[in-house]
Amino acid sequence: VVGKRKKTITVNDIAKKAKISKTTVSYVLSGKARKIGIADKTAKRIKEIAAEMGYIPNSWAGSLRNQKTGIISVLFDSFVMGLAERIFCGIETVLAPKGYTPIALSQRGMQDGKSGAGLSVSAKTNSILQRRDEAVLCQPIAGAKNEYKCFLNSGVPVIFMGSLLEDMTGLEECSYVIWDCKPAAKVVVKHLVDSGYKRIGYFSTSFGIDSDVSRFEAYVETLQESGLEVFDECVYRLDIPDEKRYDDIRGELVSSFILETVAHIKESSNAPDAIFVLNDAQCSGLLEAIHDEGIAVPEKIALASMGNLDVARVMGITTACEPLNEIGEVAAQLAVDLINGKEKSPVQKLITSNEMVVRRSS
Amino acid sequence: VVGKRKKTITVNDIAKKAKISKTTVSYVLSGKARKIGIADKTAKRIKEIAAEMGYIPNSWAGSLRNQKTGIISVLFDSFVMGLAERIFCGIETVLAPKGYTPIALSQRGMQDGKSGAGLSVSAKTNSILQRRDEAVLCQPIAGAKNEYKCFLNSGVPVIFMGSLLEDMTGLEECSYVIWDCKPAAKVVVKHLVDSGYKRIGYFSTSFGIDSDVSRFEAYVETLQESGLEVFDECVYRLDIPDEKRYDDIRGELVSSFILETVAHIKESSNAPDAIFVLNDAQCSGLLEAIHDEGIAVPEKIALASMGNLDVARVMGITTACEPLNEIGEVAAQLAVDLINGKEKSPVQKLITSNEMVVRRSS
DNA sequence: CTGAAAGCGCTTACAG
DNA sequence: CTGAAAGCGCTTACAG
Repeated sequence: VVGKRKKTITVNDIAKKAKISKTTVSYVLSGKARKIGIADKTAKRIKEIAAEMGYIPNSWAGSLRNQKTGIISVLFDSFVMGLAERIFCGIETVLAPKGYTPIALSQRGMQDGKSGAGLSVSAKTNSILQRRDEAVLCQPIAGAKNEYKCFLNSGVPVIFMGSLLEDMTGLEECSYVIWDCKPAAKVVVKHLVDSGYKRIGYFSTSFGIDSDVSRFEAYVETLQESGLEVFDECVYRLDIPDEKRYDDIRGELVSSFILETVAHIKESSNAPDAIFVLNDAQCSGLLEAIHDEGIAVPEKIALASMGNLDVARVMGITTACEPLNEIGEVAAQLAVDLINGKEKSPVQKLITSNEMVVRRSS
Repeated sequence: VVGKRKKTITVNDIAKKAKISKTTVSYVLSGKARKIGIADKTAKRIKEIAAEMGYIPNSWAGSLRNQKTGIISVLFDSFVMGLAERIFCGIETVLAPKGYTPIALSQRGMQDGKSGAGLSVSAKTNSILQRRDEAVLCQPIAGAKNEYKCFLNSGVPVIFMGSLLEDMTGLEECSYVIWDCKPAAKVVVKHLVDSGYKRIGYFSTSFGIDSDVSRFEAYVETLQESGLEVFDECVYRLDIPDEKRYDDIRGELVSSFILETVAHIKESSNAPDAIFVLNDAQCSGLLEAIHDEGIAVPEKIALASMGNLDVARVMGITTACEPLNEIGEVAAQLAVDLINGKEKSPVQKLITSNEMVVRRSS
């Protein structure tokens, strides 16, 4: 019962109509006519008939026969924040001309134990495995480690994009393409220093992604190099334990941590006059709460962060530009090389980019 | 050359190991053991062997044999703004338990004539067609009409989500699930009226999507019903002609229209004191420019819009909630019904939702 | 230059 | 209850 779907035209149908063998039709249609030595006239005639009959090759049949599907899965944390769009664009740019099809998936609801809406972990993993996708490009989340291992066990190359997990145990075989963000983080913190802020703080909530570590280092080092002090009371760091990383609990924890932080900024006499925030997503949440409290930005408190996602532009946040497009491009190329055996896992690449955009938050 | 991918385990391998026929293995593995009357003991043994050997069914082979793939394409305008995430979540919720796999694609770069990055129009359309996806769920964009027709011609059900094109000529066979947004728009405009604003304006830039029409109507009607005047100079509407709808030109046109509008707000003596904006995306752009000019919101000018996307929350925009999750759910269910022949195209559904969130922009 | 044949991995009507 | 066989649509080594 396939609705009103038209009868499928196959290579065989074309062959019959052209009174010629399937073999020849297949060679022509897959562009190998010249190579095989098929008469141009024949090739032209076959192509015309195929077009006229509305032939659409069946990629399932082709994949089955060729034992390769040309599909590469791309797993994002989620589609929010416009990050996915930009990475995916880079991926498509590279993959399209090489005949690979990237497929985007959101990992929301894919974490262990999360029972929320959406496909379960195993459902998404299985569909990738069963579909015989040739590689997995992935923005890693701490809750899906087992899934990543599952891909590796099946021999599917996994390439992490953007950042790594704090705990990469068991994922040593993963390749990655990440932003070498420490220098950029130093540029941003230095900008706050140069703008004259004296009590510069740090804000992050961490979910087992590694970027917190190097950005905090950059923060500390830059202050020290600038002769400024790191005040403990200006460092707002919340490490969310593994078992509380599911969306709902996490959301609450982050919200209340933001509220605490804003209360401190508003009331404390030793509050910071500027804060370097882990990333744009968190900075936007913080800024939102600061607005709600009517605290003047940047007069009372300046903010700067990392990423340059859409939200940073829209909210006027000073931030360093994460080279998302390039990460996508490099990761896609790496996937192709791993698939073809030109590279051997694990391959690890760093992308450098220190660009910064100054906006009205600082 | 499939890298280090392990040898694939097939039904045949399991059959050999179990010293039993492929048939029986297949029945057991596809959960039909009981129905066929296979001994529980046999079934259990086969399942154990399959698990032990790490069997992963090959969906390409199954699809080829069954003549259905269980894949449903979901085309978004883009992944920005978090709209895709929420629609997709609704889609997954419905599709997953029914054994369908939704695949998300961005149409950026898919418009006619756009030569930018990403896959070309025909590449994306072809991959959907060749993959034999069973339906296309789609947030329509004016530039891809030919692609939609192409799906219809091939007998693939197309379901528009969210809104329609102004010009639906040739797309009469499309089903749709859209937000009946006029009542919600009236609620939002009424909120501005009730808040005491007297010179309420309207802002939109239109790309051939139909939502502008009904929202403008709601605007006009609500003002009239409230005894307020519609001032021509407070209506900022830009209709972007078809040939200028490619991203780059469009971006410039919108930017300069926003700047003009903000200049008018700032300088004119008959500027509006509030503006009802087409949607959150445009409202965020407008608000951003208003901030840049240092104009006080909502004191000098209030804003309200439609959607309740992430950006509205983050920027504090008063807005009506588009029932994205529900649109996704209903559209997905409709796709399944069309595929199974339970429904006949075109089916057209309206989702009602008048919820509004008041934030600091009004 | 062209055709007959095998086979990718699966499911299912059919015969026992 | 179980097995041998056909066939989904494609590609390609092989033989002419």
